[in-house]
Amino acid sequence: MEYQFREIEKKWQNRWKENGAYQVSHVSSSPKFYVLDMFPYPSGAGLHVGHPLGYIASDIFSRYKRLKGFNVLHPMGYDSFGLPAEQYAIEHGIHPAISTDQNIANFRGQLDKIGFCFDWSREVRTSDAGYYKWTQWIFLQLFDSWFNRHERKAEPITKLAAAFAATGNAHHECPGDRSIIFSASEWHEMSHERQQGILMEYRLAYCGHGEVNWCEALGTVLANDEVVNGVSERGGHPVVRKKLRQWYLRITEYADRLLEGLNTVDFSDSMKEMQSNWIGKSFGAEIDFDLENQDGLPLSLKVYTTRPDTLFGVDFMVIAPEHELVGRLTSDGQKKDVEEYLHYVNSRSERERMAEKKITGVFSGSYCIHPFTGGRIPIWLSEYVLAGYGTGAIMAVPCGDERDFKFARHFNIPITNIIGEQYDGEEANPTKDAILSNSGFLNGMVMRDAIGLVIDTLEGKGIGKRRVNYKMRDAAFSRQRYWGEPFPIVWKNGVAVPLPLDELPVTLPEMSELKPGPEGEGPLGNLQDWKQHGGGTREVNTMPGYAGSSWYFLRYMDPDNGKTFCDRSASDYWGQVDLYIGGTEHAVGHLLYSRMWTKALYDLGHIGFDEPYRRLVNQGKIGGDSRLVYRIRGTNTFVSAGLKDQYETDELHVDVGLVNGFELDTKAFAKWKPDFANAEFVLEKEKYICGGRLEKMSKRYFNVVNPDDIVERYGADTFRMYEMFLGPVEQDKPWDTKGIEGVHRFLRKLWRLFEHEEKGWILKKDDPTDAEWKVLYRGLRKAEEDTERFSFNTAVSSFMITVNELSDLGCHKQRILEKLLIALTPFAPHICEELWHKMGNPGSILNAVFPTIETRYLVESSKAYPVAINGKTRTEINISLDADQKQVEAIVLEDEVVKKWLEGKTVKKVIYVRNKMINLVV
RNA sequence: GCCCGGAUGGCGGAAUUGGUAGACGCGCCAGACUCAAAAUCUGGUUUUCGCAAGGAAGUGCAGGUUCGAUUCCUGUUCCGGGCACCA
Repeated sequence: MEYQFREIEKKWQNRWKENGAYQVSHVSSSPKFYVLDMFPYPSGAGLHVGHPLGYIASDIFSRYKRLKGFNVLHPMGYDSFGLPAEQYAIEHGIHPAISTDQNIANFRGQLDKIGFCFDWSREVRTSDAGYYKWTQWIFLQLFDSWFNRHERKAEPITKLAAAFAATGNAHHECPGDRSIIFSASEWHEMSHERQQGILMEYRLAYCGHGEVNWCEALGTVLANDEVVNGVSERGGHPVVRKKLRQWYLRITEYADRLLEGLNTVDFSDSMKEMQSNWIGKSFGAEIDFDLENQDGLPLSLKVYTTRPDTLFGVDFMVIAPEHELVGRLTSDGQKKDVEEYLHYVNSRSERERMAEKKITGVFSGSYCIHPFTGGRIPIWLSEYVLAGYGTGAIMAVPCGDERDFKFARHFNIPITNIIGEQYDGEEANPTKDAILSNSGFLNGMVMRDAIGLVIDTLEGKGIGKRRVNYKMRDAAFSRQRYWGEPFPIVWKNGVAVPLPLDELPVTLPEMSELKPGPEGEGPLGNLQDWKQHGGGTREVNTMPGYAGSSWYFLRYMDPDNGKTFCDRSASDYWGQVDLYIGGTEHAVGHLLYSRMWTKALYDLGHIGFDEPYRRLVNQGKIGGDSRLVYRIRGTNTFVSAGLKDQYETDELHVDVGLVNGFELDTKAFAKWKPDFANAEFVLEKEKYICGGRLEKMSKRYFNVVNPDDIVERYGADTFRMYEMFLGPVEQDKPWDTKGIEGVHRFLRKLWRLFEHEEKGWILKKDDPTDAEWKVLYRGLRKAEEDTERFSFNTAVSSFMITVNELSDLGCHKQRILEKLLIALTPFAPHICEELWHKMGNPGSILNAVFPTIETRYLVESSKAYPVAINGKTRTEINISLDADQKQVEAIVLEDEVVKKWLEGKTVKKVIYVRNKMINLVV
């Protein structure tokens, strides 16, 4: 019998399901290991071969750890709230709940065919009320908390209110608004509403106002990627920035802990760097510049700078177009220009503003006064200064800052040089090591050393302050959408009142039509009856996609618990995720949010660890290999790729399923679309050859390869191994269906070690030879090392080498092959289980023990050393590993080939690195 | 624009700590088996010069460090990802 993968895989998938082979419990005496894949969004497009890449890697690792004796938690579920389902509902009139269920069923069917070891009894869906009840509950935990900066942790808000009643807020600077300062007696005199307003400025989940992409024509808020070139992607309507009431998470309070936590986790350096850049901690100063024209009121412009040492190089100020003083600073003469500029800026997204190379700006007409020189400094507006960062105003030092320099050049603003020869007048020099000149009391100092002195001096004069700043902003936590978690909040007299636990979950009400609500509200705003609740008005925004995904790793530990989000005994046992696999696209957003939620839950005593993911591995993407055909313009004639330059052609994507390698199946092509039914072809060598291009795997390029088809043709084991064999998990790589044959041949070759086509079952009980043991253990050692370091592609190749060598040796011995099978199980579980049983083993190979490598078979006594002369390898000499420098020199210099190369030259030095190489320097 | 990656044969990739560049697989070429095909097996396959033996060049590009660099350093080009309401 040949290798019948279809029957084998079906049989074992059913058997494993019946036996609950993948169900685990936290009541166990084995050490735990938690392997998690990033929460998938069940998209309607279904899986293509790129999606399971990370799942296969994590599946292999889970199975491997199980063979190593660990109790492995490996769950899967769905991040099933999200914009696409809502969009689909709007366009097709199908309720998101229905399309989501369909998508999930689809998704699950595709996953099942690949033979994953997920414990499906733990499946969670963020859109299930049983799940989002606890998302809402955690939100209320955050709402009911504030961040105590002295303790550096979250605490119940009641503790803060008690502190206010006792001592006012003198010890607890208001993070939302630093200008809020009050005493205990003032606190007592405040109205309830005012008190709640102040507490809101402290809460970890709070309500404030923020700018969104507003599309008047659609009556809705748009995501950045729904905005293209300043207009909506749907319909091309104008989009402007608009301020709306929004919920936020005060993640900025956790900035330092998020930064420090990076030292305790095993993420790639680039990942850590991306996160710390996002947090963007910087040290500098806030400086107040008096305005020239005070208009009777003392008024100053507050700027933030990381380079106070350059204070004497300030040639102008730049404020963000949204800065609160814009109106006040605009002179009558400049009014028209400023208004025009604001209109222009308002039409641009933040991303466009940051990416813009073009220099834009406008003079406000006002000046401020340099605190030391008394000079007049013009105040400009420009979009390169963002309102959300620092104070929304900068002091521009063109000789030291590239953007300031370009701005000054563009608007002909004279540049002051404070760094002497270090500034060449051609470009800015951001050095900190220059000696200052033209800098008053700083003259002669090295810039680096002047920073502290400037700040001290400014603080002494009361016009500046040392300030740590973060680029990270508080995370917007509300969406004007339907398909998300409703907030468990009711508004009464402008005060947000949390609903009690027994009213959770606040279920998402049924709606037949998802059109935007009034005044920028989401669809829920249309439900007048639902809105009225408990003597107030419900919050009608919903939570964003990352709400449910910020804590799902906890719910997997205890998915059915109706009393709490996750029982402490479960979270204490499973603890941190030991291995988290997902794409780099989540580098900042999702990972920072879930890290913050974990820290807050830890602070409040709900879990026992404050970092969710111990180790993170980023999988790469699999690209599509598109096929192109060339239609002669204005005709229905297609010309083969090699001849296309002889014609004027248009390039069209053709479905990769209609192409074998590069050769088009012209008959299938004619049937593909009605337009092509009468297509004619200009062939080369009797064939139509397509063009090729590597690009994203996407329906629109017709280059999507469905894993179902591959599994049907080659089996899940082949598919799994091939995905790994393609290259390093972390790397992006193109898909090439042709290459899969090699892996499939490998599995057939493995099968033939057990069963001969004609002779039948040929397994022998004989004792293996040393050579056979050596082949086995060398292969297993490599496979084990490679698996440990996530190098699955080389692990697969080491299995190939092992099977090739065992075949060459004619080894059909049970004692060798059963060890090989166990080690291969994580990669190809079905075939291994089948052969394991055919060998007569009781029980499942899933529960076998990973073989111990017997190193005594691997000891080498000599090595074929490469011998190089001046770094160029000339020959190879077999020398004992015990040889010392002298012996090696003697052997090498006697060698015929070496002698030939040394003719007429003297050997200066012999470099001998044991077990590596020998190099003669002549 | 800012941040993070990447670049090695015809193709995917290997080389784990600075030590034989191209493992393994695809593709291609030749051969065996076969009426034939498929499957399978055997050999070859970086480029270039050479009948061969053998030589030269070679890891995006330009330099540097070193006995020795795909690996470390400096500069540079191109490609991919992220940039806060896609998830």
